[in-house]
Amino acid sequence: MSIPQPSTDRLIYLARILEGLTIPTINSKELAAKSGYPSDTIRKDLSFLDLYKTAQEDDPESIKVVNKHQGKKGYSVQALEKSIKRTFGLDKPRPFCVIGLGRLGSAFLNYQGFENDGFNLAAGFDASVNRLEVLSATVPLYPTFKMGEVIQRKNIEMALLCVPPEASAKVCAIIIPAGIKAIVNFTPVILEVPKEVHVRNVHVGDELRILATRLNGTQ
Amino acid sequence: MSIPQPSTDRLIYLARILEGLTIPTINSKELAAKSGYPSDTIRKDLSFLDLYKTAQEDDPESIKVVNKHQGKKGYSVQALEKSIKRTFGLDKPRPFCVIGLGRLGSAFLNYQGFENDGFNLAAGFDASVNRLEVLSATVPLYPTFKMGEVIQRKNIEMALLCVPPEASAKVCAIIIPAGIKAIVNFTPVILEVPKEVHVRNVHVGDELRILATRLNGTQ
DNA sequence: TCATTATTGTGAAATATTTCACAGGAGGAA
DNA sequence: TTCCTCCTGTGAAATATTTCACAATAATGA
Repeated sequence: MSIPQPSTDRLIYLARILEGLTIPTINSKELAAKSGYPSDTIRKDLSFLDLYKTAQEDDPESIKVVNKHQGKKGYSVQALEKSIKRTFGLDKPRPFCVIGLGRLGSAFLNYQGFENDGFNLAAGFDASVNRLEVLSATVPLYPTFKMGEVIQRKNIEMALLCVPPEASAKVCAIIIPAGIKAIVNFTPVILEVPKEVHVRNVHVGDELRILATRLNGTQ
Repeated sequence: MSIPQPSTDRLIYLARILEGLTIPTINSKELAAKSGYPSDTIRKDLSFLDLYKTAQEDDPESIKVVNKHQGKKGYSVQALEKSIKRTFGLDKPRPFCVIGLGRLGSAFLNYQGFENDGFNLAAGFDASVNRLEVLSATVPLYPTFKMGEVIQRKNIEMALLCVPPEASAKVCAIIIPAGIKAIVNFTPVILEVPKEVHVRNVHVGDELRILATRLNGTQ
C-alpha cells in the first residue's frame, strides 16, 4: 500500500517546517497553523508514517514519549522529522550533480544546505573550460566531454539542469544513458525523456502564472 | 463552477508546451506524449476552457477551424494557447517586483522571458545602496526603505522573494500591508502570512527530496 | 458522394483524496 | 486516585479527480 502523492508532498514540506523548530513537541493544530494544511489532513498524512518503528529502533525506552497518543503534548518534533525522512529514504545522502555553471548553476556550488537536505553534490559540469578554471569550488568540476563517464563511475542518479535552453536536449541525450534517473530542470524547455526518468520543472514564469490564476479568482 | 487545481496546473504547463511549438495543429495524443499526462485527462482539462468564445471574438469566420471537433487534425495550437491564457487571465501583463538583488535576484533583472510569460518587472529592491549603484538594469531599482511606498504606488501585487533567510520575515511585514498578495519564495524559510496571501515555495532541496522518494519507489 | 477513420467532448463510473467524527489514551488538577 | 480535558489515530462518509467509453463529427479517399 503506497502513500498518496499529495500526502508525500505535504510530508516533505512538514519535514522542512520541523527542521526549523527548536521546541521539543508540536501538535497537529500548530502544524496546521504553520503549514496552512488542515489538521485533519496532517494527522491522516502522519498515519502513513512508520512512527512507531523509528522510535523503537532509536531508543526502546522512548516509545511512549515519541508517538502514539501523547495526551496533550502532540508529537516529538525530532522523532517526527526522522520518521518522515526515514519513510521516504531521505536519511542516507544521495549524490547528485550540477550541469551548466553559469549564474544559477555556479550559485549551487556555494550553497551550504545540501548536506542538511540529505544530498551530496558530487560533481559540476560545464562546456567552457575557461569557466571551470575561474570557478573555485570544493566540488570536483569537469568539462562536458567527461560528463557521461563521471556520472556512470560515481553512480549519480540526480541532476540539476542549468544549461542554456538550446543545450538541454543534447545534455539529456548524454546523461540519461549514463544513469541519470531524476532531473530538476531549470531551463524553460520541456524535456522529452523516457517515462522512467523523473523531472521536476522549476520555472519562475509558471510559478507566477499559477499565482496569477489565484489572484484572479479563476480556478 | 470552478476549474480544479490539478487541471489548472496542467493547463499552465500545456500552455508552456504550446508556446514552444511551430506546427499549426496538435491533437490530444501528441500533447500527451509531450506532457506525460494521459490524453483523456488532457481532453477533460481542455473541456473547462472557453475555447469556443476565444475563436468567436478573434475571428468569427474561424470558429469551425479553431475548435470543437476538427476531425483528424486536433486543436489549433495558437487558439489553444490563447484560450488557456484568457481563461486564467494571463493575457494582460501584471506588474511584479524582485526583492533582494544578490546572485539569484539580480539574475532575474536580465531575464528576457517575463514579457512573454505575461508579466512586467516593475521594480527591484535591495538593502545595500552600494549594490544598487553597481547593477545596471532597465528596471527601476530602489533601496529597501522605499519598498512599501513603491509597491503601493505602482499597484504591485506579486513579488519574487530572494533575500537572505534572516531578512524574509521583516520583508513580509512590509510588503504585505503595502499590497503584495502573491509571493514566489526562493528563501528556505517557511513564510507565515495571512491566508489571503498566496505563496509558492521554490526550494531545490525539496525538489530533490520529492524526486528521491520516486527513485525509492516509496510513495 | 459516401464510407471509413481519427479524434473530440463529455456524462457516467471508477478511483483517489480529503474531511468528518469519535473512541481511546495521556496529562494535569484536586 | 479519579475526573476532566485535550489530542491522536483512523475507519467511514463526503468530495474531488481521473479514467472510461462512446456518440458526434470532420477529414480523407474511393
